[in-house]
Amino acid sequence: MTDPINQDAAARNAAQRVLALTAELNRHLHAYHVLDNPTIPDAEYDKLFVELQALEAAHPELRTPDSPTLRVGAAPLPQFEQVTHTVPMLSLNNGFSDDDIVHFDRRVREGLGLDGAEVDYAAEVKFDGLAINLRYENGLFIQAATRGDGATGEDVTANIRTISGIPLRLHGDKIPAVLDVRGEVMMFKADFARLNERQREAGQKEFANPRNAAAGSLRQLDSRITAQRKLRFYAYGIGALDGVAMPVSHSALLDWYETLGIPVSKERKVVQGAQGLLAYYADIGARRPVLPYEIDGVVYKVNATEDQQELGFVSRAPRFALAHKFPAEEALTQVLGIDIQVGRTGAMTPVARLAPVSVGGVTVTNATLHNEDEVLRKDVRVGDTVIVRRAGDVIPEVLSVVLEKRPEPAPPPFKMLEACPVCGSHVVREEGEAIARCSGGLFCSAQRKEAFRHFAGRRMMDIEGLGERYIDTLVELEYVHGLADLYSLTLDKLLEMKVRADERDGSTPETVQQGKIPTKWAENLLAGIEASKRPPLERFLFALGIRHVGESTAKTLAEWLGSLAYVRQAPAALLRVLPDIGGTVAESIADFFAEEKNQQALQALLDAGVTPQGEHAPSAKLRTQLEQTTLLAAIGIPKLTEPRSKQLVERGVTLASLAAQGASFHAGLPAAVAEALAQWLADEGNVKLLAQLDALRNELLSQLPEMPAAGGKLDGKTFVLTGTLPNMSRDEAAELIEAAGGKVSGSVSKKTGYVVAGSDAGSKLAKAQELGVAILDEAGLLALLAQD
DNA sequence: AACCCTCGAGTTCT
DNA sequence: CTCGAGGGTT
Repeated sequence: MTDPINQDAAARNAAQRVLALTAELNRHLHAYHVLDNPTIPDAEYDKLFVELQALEAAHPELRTPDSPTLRVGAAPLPQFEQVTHTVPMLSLNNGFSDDDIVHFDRRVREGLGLDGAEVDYAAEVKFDGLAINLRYENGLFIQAATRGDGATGEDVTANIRTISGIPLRLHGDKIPAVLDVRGEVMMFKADFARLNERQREAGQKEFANPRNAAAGSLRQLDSRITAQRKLRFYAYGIGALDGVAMPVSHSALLDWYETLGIPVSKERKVVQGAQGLLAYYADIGARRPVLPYEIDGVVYKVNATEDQQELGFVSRAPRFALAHKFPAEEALTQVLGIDIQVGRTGAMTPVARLAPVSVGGVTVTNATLHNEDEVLRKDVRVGDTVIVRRAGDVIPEVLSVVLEKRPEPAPPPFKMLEACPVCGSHVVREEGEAIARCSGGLFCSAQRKEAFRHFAGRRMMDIEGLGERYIDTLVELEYVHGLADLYSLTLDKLLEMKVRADERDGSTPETVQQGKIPTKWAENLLAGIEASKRPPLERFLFALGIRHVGESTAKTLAEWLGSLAYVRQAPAALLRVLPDIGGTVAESIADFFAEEKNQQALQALLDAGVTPQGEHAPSAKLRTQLEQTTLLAAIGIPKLTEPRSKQLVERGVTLASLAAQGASFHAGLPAAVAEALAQWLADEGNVKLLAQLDALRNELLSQLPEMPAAGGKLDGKTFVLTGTLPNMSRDEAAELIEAAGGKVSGSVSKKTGYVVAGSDAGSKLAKAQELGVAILDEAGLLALLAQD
């Protein structure tokens, strides 16, 4: 029996030793990786490390969350979890020329209302790596996430923990409750070369460039592999911050990071004005080859935090920052041919087939030529030598033809095909459009394939297991015709298809090869199809592949109309009153549903068990849009503009009365207008449309939830929005106002209660001042909304 | 009518 | 990422 008192003492000693070792090892790591100033020999470090590992193995409860032993990697994850960023990770606007920089500087000075004075900019290098968010809570590293689409990324905590330069516990005493550190993960050029050497020796695939190597390492589900790759991290920005005041400038932020032990690039500088920016660019450009990491440009940010806030954002990019990119690497190669690809909408896109050439570390063999006009403008011909680059360092692009190298005799100029290369249908190019299209519709197997691919896509029905190859086979061997056929596939049919596909391709059927039928993939696919039966309404609408209906328009339809039943029967005029839906888009949607075949295909999907989720009553916001005047004007009757439709309505004309009694109300309208109206009404179809619209309007109105009546602080007040607000879009501001019972209108009059003016406000602001209407800025509006 | 911005559609390679 | 087109503003 051991003595309990001695046992206690031993445990206390172990606890102290673990703490001491953790602190010391972390100090050495920081000195080595961040300060570039090693404090002990590697062998000594390893000895301490092994001692800590042993202690932790004996007393697992003593392991602290910042223990360096956590950095060796953990067992593989099944997958990466999604992480929603507290503050979105935005992108930057790009500049390429001196002019772009001067323009940027001017916009900044205008935005800040500075005339003569030079602006202070924080300038830094733009690493060619991957943007990452590190979350620290009370000083401890909690989570790391990739940028993803900016709103949500993937949880790569286990992988990031293996990067030795990243502190698992922040240093110093100014520790925030919450801190999101934004920065770049990358691989140094030398480490990349060593890694590729190892890969080569091991007979493994080499990486094309340091960026891909870093990305590949970060995407490892097994963080023990990541731990063997030498990744680096440098911070350059901030997301959420809680518990400590925001530093007053970007340079102060980075200084603070240094005191916290977070690695920050040494290549940073505060410069003045456009001249300062250009000088920094030239300096870094000259030293680019000797920097240990790859960069694709430099970044400028207005230094003062306060000024940054004043400048605000345009859509997804801040107005206070600019990425000044180096010119993309270019290469010469030959055009072997120009093929035509047929897209989902029938768009016929010429694609240049190129002799393989390495551009920026990636071998390029194809490059889009966009459309007929583009090919002719650049005059690209088969056999030509062309200059290729990767636009934004990603997508290959033919810059121009080297005419001197054109073969003799000159090849003929490019000519768009007159028949679809896939289905033989004739090709049409609409007046005023740049794109030629195959007229075959779903008869064309290329378009059918694309329709399935779109339908199954991640942002649509998200059918797992249904990739390009299976779609092609399903369509080619005619196992599916319409979208709904997916839902009647069975294991037997899929396996039969596989056998036939193998036979057709001349490969030995796996059935023969292995003596039994492998069914895993087919089971997975069927499970994926089954799992897709309950899509959110907006994704289902998007998946249908209606022209001009993308993610955002589908969302508008779902939000405003609430259910598929209304969307599928809405005439164009009704769709036209929804935000961001104009004539073209409204017609496109109405035409889609007017097509009997489409309605049947839709019904077949519903009958197959596809049930859109999240259907609800139409939005209360629809009420104002359903006013007689608005709807009447939206129909698009010739010459019947909004003010005239208003006149008519004031005289008691309604959709119903027009439909019932024809053109007997238009006394007092200008003759030409009355004439056009009478003519329009003479068409029986139009009268029917009116009646249908009226009926649908009444039904929608009866379904609308009551307007949030009580608590309407802004009841009866009319607002006009103008200019750009710093932190919200006009639409968002309008939503806030309407939610509080206020009304938003387009033009300033005596009846206007308030004008909310942002920057670059124009004539509306002037008119408000003239009429003595109260003027608010964004803060003023928020204050008004906040008071009781 | 001339703009600015956003959205949709097409595309490359790993 | 890029282009073109659509929608909205000035």
